[in-house]
Order: sequence, then structure tokens, then C-alpha cells
Amino acid sequence: MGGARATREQIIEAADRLFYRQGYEHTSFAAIAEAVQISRGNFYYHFKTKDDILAAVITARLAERRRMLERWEAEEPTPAGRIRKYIEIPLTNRADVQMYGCPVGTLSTELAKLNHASFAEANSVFTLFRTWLRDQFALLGHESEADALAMHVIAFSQGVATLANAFRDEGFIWREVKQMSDWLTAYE
Amino acid sequence: MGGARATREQIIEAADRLFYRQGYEHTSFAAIAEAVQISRGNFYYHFKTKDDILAAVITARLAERRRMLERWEAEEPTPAGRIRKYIEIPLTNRADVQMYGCPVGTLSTELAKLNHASFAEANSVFTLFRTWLRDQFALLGHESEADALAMHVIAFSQGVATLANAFRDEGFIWREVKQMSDWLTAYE
DNA sequence: GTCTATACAGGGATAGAC
DNA sequence: GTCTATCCCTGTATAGAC
Repeated sequence: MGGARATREQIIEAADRLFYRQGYEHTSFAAIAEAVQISRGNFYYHFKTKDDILAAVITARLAERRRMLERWEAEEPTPAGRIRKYIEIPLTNRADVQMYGCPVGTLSTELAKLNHASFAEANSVFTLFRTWLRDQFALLGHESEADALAMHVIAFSQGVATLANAFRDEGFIWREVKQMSDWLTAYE
Repeated sequence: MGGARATREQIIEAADRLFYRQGYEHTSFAAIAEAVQISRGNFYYHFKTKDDILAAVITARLAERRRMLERWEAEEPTPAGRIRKYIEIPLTNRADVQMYGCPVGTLSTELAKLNHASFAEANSVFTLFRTWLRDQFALLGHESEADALAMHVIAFSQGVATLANAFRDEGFIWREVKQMSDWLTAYE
């Protein structure tokens, strides 16, 4: 029924949000159940273990980012314009980034420390961006260094997110994004 | 007595290591006690709460980094040489960075999500580096942009650490450090 | 200073009624 | 599909003997 589906998706949505804001381990079933307004018992009808929820959240994030990249391709006619969209993420999401960092980077960091089985899965979001950025740089005629450039752009984004989170400094984000955007012109 | 002092310092050392490798929240008293080879009960003679251990670890890290910067000032006669030392950290510590990321950045990220009282204290290590790098850039004659350059260098370091941790790619670290080192020559 | 024993809370997970 | 009740384990923290 539609009811079950709706509940399942509500759980994933709430878990996604809470994992981002509080971290995976720190988020309890009780907290997710409360957010969705269901009992803890009901919870287990939809997900057998906490790891299952994590896997579902990662799958949802992956799908969501894929859709985002498709939107960008529809909106931005040039590869450089698309790369610039990526560079601007910390600015676009500045409120959340300052409070909670980057959802992808912070989850990867946490799962690495937990030695969690889903570490590789979580990083597939990074790989999605990496491949996509590589393609954009290749389209700009930089095939041989496209992957290195892609990694460079993602690293920039992660560094900005981590420091913006630590210092809660919006001006810093603006400066860095501006600088990275200028850097990109050399490859257009 | 020397015995108590030694135990206390052993606890701090073990906690530091475990917080780095497993994360703060994920590290239990039992794990630290086992590492130091003392009973959990004895533990509480030295530290009343887990937060107290965290505070002690942060203080120890701060002191250790201060000593490191002093060593660099003794070893490297030029400000650029000193900045380069900082840029090379991800390479110098590449084994740990690939496995556990940056100790400063990952702790800051975790404490932000936990909304932990020691968040600001943990970030004082970032501030130490920021101030020190700013001074080095000022010595190079870039007073007006010294702080922005300092933040840029720290952000670079954090981005490299996060991605090196996610992808476990040593070649990536080499490339990025080389590139950042070349970037620095424009300011020498 | 170090130990054992134990209290207590919270979190993951299950059973079974409705 | 959703609920209540409950089990069990782990983790923090305390009490008190040695």
C-alpha cells in the first residue's frame, strides 16, 4: 500500500537529516522514530537493522545527487558552467555547511573511523561527482588531467566545508568560492 | 608520585590515539582502560568523566603542535620553508591520513555534530595553525591578505586529508602537495 | 592508586497483540 | 502496518575493599 511506502520514505528522509546533523552513530532509533512520529516497534517492520537504514539513506543520496547533476546538465549548456555549479555548492548550502559540514565528506569520515561495512558505498557519492567532473573537464579538452582536476575540485570543496564548519565563517566561503571560480577560467 | 603521573599521561596518550582512530564517541572507557592495562575502576581516579579526558587530550594536542611549530622555526630559516612544512603534513603523515584522516579536522567535525561543549576548544588547534601561518605570510610581505592565505592553506590540507581518507590514494596526496608547494612560490 | 562489584541509563533488537 | 512490552548488551559512573 501507499501508506507503507510513505512511512518507509519518511524514515529514510528523517534518518538522512539526522545522520547529517548528529552523525550516524549518535542518531538513535528513538530519535528517528520520534521524528517520523511512529513507535520504535513499528520501525523494525520497515528496517531490520540500523545498517539497513544507512544503506537506504546512501542509496537515496546517490539517487538525489544523480538527479541534481542531470538538472545541471539541463540548465547549464557549457561544461565550465556545470563545474562552476559544483564549486558553488558550499555557498549555495552555506547555512547547513557552517552548521554540519558536507553531508558526503562527514559521513565518509565517520564511517572510516567506525570501520563500517558501508564505507565504500558511502564513498560512491564521491565517485559519482568525481566521474561527472572528470567528464566535464574532458569536454573542455583536458582529457589527460581530467581525473586529477576532478579530485582537485572535490578536495577544494571538502576543505572549504570543513573549515567553514569549524569557524562558522561565511566570508571565508565567499572568498574561496570566488577564488576557485577564477581558477577555473584558466581551463575554459 | 611519578606512578600516578605516568598513568595519567598513558591514559591521555591512549585516548588521543583511540579518539583519532575510532572517533571520540565510539571510543569506550573499556577500550582506553584496556590499552593502558588498568581496570575501569582505576580509570575514574584519574578522570571523572569522558569529557574530562577529551579536554586533556585537546590540551595535550595543542601543546604538541606548539612544540612542532617551534621545531620548524628552529629548522627552517625562511617563512616559506615553514609554510611548506605545513603543506607537506598530509604527505609526512600519509599512512595515518589515509586510514583516519586529519586528527584536528575529524575531531572538529565530530564535535560539531555532537554539539559538544569542547567544540571551541578543539578548534583552538586550528586557530594555532591559522595564527602561525598568518604570521609566516606576513613575514613574506603579504600582511593584508595573510589571514586569508592562512585559511586557504589549512583548507587545502583538510580537503586533501578528507579525500585521501575516502579514496586511500597516496598518488593523489603527492600531486596535491606538489601543486600547493608550487602555488606557494608565487608568494615567496 | 589500584582493584572488584555493582548501579543505572540508553540503545538495538524481538515477540506478539491488535 | 502499527502498537506495547520486554530482553539483552554496552557504556558511563559510583562504592567500597585492599
